[in-house]
Amino acid sequence: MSVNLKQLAQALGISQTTVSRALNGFPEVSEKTRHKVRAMAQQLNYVPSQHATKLATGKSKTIGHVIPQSDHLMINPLFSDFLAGAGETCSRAGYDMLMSVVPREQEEQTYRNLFASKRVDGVIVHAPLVKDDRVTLLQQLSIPFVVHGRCADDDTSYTWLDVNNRRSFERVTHLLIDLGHHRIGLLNGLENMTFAQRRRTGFLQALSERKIEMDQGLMFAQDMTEPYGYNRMREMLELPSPPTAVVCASILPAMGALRAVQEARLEPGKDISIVTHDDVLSFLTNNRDVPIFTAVRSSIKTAGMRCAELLINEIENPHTDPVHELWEAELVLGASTGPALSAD
Amino acid sequence: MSVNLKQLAQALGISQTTVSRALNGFPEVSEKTRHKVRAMAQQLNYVPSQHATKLATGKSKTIGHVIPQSDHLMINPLFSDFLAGAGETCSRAGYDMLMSVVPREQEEQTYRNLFASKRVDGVIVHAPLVKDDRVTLLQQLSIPFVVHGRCADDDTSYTWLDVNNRRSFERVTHLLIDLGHHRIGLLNGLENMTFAQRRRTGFLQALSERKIEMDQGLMFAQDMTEPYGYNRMREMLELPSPPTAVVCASILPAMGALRAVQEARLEPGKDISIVTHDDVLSFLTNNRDVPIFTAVRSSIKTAGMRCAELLINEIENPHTDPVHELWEAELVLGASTGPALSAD
DNA sequence: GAACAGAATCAAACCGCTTTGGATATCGCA
DNA sequence: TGCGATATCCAAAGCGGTTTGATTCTGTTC
Repeated sequence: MSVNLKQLAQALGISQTTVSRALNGFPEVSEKTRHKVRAMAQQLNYVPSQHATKLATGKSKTIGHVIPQSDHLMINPLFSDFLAGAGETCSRAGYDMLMSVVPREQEEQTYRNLFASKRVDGVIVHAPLVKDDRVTLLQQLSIPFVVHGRCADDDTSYTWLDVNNRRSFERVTHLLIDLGHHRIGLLNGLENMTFAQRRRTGFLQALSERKIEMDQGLMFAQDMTEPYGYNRMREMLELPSPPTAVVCASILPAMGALRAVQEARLEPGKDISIVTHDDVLSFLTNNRDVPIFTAVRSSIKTAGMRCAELLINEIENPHTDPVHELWEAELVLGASTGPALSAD
Repeated sequence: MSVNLKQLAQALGISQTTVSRALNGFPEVSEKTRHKVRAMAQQLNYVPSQHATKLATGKSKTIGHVIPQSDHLMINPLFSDFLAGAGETCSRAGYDMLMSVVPREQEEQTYRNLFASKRVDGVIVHAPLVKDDRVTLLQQLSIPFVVHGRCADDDTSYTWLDVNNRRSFERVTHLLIDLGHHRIGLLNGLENMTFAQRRRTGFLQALSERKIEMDQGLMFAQDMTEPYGYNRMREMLELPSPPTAVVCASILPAMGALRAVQEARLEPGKDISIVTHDDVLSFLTNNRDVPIFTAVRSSIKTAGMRCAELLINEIENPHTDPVHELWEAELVLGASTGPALSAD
């Protein structure tokens, strides 16, 4: 079906060296032979064996994603969009993507193996924790990696790409306060992840700047699923003094919250306001003429594209300084917000 | 940091051959040496180079997913759960997963390359079309593959795993009819995909069995997103004679439909009934005490696990007959259905 | 103690590519 | 015409494993 380099060289009556160089664009081969070689390669359906190439070059042209096989499946729906983005960039750059789904306790071993066995040239770290062992490990192994998100605020020793979560949540909270809300709920993601922690900080910051007391009873932190949003919202609505607005960490819980609101026969954007972070998930689009939700929006797919780009750059230029990109999300007004009904 | 086979052999003072055999469990090496070898390998942190191994053995212990970089992103949210399942099985079996995200027009080339370059031992085909070139191609290239879904009803020449979509939709439609509904909408997936086509068939079959005339104005086929469900439902509710029930192809449009219903101040399960196919997506769980939706349920993650299993089996036992698994979905009753209001 | 089967080990070839270090051919120009 | 410079091309040595075919060590058996 397909031939190898040796056979191709034989068919052409020239050496493997020349054939290899012709195909890889080396200058020391005449255009005439290069053409002949290309033509014959096409004709005989020559496809170089990746393993041989990789063995010979020591590079694998592959980036890895290690995904913990956990109960916190929250990463999943976001992850698919991120992957789509990263995948596009990769395939354009001639890179493959490898993914390992392993139990949390095998994570470290997996990283070690992946790299020691030369299967990947670098990895993307997802959903970093406030203090994340993976980062330490990868630095110690000196594997190229980029983090989608970041650990500490002032981390400069590695490349990361993050959205300004603190600021985004500060902004939307201010918006709600400006609209007259002062009982505001928070449906956050799991707060051992830094993005969630920072969102919380932004939220609280806005409250305190406007001298509004926070209420622990209105603040939650769980996996960002639809039922989570529904359940918590429903409970909150039954409080003696329910919130007039909520801030959600993702459009999934926001949809859940919306469902609860509608089920209670309340009108979103009037009786109760909802704002959310919007990752621009392809299956939950929030960008009609008037979006369903008022939201801070930042495409996770685009983030995936850029992360892959940064990683590939890091792989191919090993000694460049770490890059840090802090993206500002855009704040779009939708139908889910409105002035607080004066309670007095 | 880590050593290669040669260095390991030198450190032990024995030949590479023996070391290789000791580690790979060949019988012709004494237990004593085997132990020594294992210990030293551990100590020196020996990790075999995948490329070398793969080059030498010709196997790559990797399965591939080729994902079209399309506008029909519908595959995404389902895909992440499927992947999680397949990934688990793979890592347990010592397989890697490779994914290529490529423009539709490069799809064929990608399959050819992936296999010719020996990067993967087999692939999983997603979202098969009624007449799918990929299947033809893969058969012709004689690459091991399994299809999640299937093309024609009677395909027996390759391995597939499918849920009985026709029957599922027939059942839920009958259920609605039994409840007294006779104006029933269908929010289907794109009908060039076989699963959608079969669902349609099941739906129509139930109608015709019960002598109910179908209404093209109530039948839609699009990417299974939330907004799709919302928009179509909203439109249908404005018809002079709106449906009293709808059948959805996925929980995403079902959520959208539900949103439209609630927004119209109608009560789901009373004013209007909704049934859906439920892929048991981890972020949209529908399995509370009383599920939101009455649904036919079949876990896509489990399907992912099983597909990987079937594929690996096919790879390792090349000459076994194709396997066909047709899973029956379970029908669970939720809060979204109820008897039709008598219109007369 | 010689003969020999079986267990344990080894040297070397091989997988298919890249790359080093020449070798040869071609050419410009004194 | 001769000679270095340049353009082409090549043989062979890796890359790091597996596997073949042979060799050395045991331990029996007669």
